Amino acid sequence: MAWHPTGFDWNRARAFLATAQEGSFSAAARALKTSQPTVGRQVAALEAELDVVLFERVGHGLVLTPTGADLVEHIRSMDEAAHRVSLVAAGQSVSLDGPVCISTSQIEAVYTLPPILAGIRAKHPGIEIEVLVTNQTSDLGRREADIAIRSFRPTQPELFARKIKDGAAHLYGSHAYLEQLGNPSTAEELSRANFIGFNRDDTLLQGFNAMGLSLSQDNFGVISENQLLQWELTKLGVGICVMTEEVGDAEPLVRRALPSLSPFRFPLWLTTHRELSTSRRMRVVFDLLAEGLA
Amino acid sequence: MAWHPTGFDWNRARAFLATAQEGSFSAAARALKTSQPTVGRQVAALEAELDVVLFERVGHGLVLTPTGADLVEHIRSMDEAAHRVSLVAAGQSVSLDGPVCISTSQIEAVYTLPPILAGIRAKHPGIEIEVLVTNQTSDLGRREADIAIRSFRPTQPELFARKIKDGAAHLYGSHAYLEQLGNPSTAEELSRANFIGFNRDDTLLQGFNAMGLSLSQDNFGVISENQLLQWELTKLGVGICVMTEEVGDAEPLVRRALPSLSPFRFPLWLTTHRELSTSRRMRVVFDLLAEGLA
DNA sequence: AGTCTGCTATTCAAGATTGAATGGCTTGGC
DNA sequence: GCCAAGCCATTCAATCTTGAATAGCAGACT
Repeated sequence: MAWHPTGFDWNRARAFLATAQEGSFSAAARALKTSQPTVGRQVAALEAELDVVLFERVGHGLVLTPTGADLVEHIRSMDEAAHRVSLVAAGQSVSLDGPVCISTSQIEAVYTLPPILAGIRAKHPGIEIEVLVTNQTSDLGRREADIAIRSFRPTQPELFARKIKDGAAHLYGSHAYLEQLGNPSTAEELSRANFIGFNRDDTLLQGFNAMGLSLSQDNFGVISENQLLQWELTKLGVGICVMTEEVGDAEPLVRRALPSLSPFRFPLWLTTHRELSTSRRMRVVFDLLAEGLA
Repeated sequence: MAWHPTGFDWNRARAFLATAQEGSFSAAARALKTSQPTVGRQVAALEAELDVVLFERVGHGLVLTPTGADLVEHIRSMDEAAHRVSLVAAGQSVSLDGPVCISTSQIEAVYTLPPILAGIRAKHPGIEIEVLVTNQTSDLGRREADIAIRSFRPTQPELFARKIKDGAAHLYGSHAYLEQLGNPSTAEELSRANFIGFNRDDTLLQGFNAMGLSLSQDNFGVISENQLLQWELTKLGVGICVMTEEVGDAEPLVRRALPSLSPFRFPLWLTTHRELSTSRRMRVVFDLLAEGLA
């Protein structure tokens, strides 16, 4: 049973790690939800405790000393272990009450999720829901989110995923704009239209062309990552854009640009960390999401 | 730079680990050099933070829940990383002032070390020396000690070792006792004597017999791990015992029991952790020890 | 040059944490 | 069956930590 505890204060180590990661005491304080003087003092205390110089104070900003760089490496592995702790703990959590963070796309967040979330809240008022709206896939492993709605199956074995359905997406345009294009009825005719895209990647272009269209970069007059902006622009007749069937067909201002075109098919996956899938709270939210999205 | 800090208090995790390792809040408090209420509260706070039950409070003592057992595993790996941190930090330590812990045997501690330590203290008053007197080889990796004096070369690659010398040990007995035995001049005659040994292991016996003696368990009337006790008993004429040449020859009450017998040969190694060998303070102590022991 | 923003260091009162002492409990030994 | 030892929970005063506010400073931008 003889066990020697580490001599230094672990929280100070965490303050140091945050500072090293974020680049300044102030930023670290924001990340740790504490104040800049506190972080500064904790790091100073750690330096005194370990009798090493971690940062070179150079007026504006800090710069890690070589020693500090050595140490931050090991503290990072403390942090990784800490993340595993919080992951397992969340999975073992006994109470239904508590936070759940859901990561999803803008479209789902705005058009699909609200009624589902309302239902969850009504049924389980103790569950606090945070929605992380992002197009990038959040890191479930790092617990930026607990549950993610994704359009692909995750590859990591530590993630648990359930396929909800196969969704369909079509090209939509406003009635006015399609009129202006002469109500195109073939892919060729539609290829003269303006399109609204995500980015300038070629992959999107190739996707369109694989469906029979023949588009080039010139077709994309407006680019935005923001799907809501895309959709508003589409409703205003600025161009053609891809939208899920559910949202697109429900919008009276627009119609399918080329009904004969076969739809984009994409799966919908609900994903969580395997550790979390044993938590009652996560399980409840996961199942209600699955039910609502189906 | 987006970095998500772990939500829970790392020091509380450490308190929990200590409790799990030591078996009780009180013992953990002793290990952490804090008080029992503090540890109890920190563990309770961690339970609240993680919303998990870590211990089953069952009157006397605590018992880990399965959840707690899961978590302690991960926190242990935090602790391992923490140990690496303190190790590297000690290696990088800038100041000569500070503590050094030396692990050694009783004989060295009492007969050889004092003048050397006095010399170190006189030369470097800022260095605080702690001596861990133990026959068991202390765990340098876990930093129970910084420097160890050992009679074998360590096998772990992370340890740094320097061979100081080859020592010699002989069999010693008091003048009176040897007289009483009839001043034995052969191994056979000496084999009738009482011997004072460390333990009832056969290895010691085999060592003696390999040198020409023919001893059995019956020869060992007194057993003790305590070398000083062995030596005092020897001086009082209770039996024969093995002692280093330096100590044995310097003691007027005893003489070599069988001068013709070739001595035990054993190396003397000074060992430290590789990380520490770059610390100025450790280096200074290490070198002065090596010089004094040679 | 001048302004603006964002950073660190310091101060001091408010707040949180700590630990000695105590009470109540359980276990193990006589 | 009783006693002693060891443990956990609670209390409350002393201590330590925290954070809002402030001052001072270094770069970026106009």
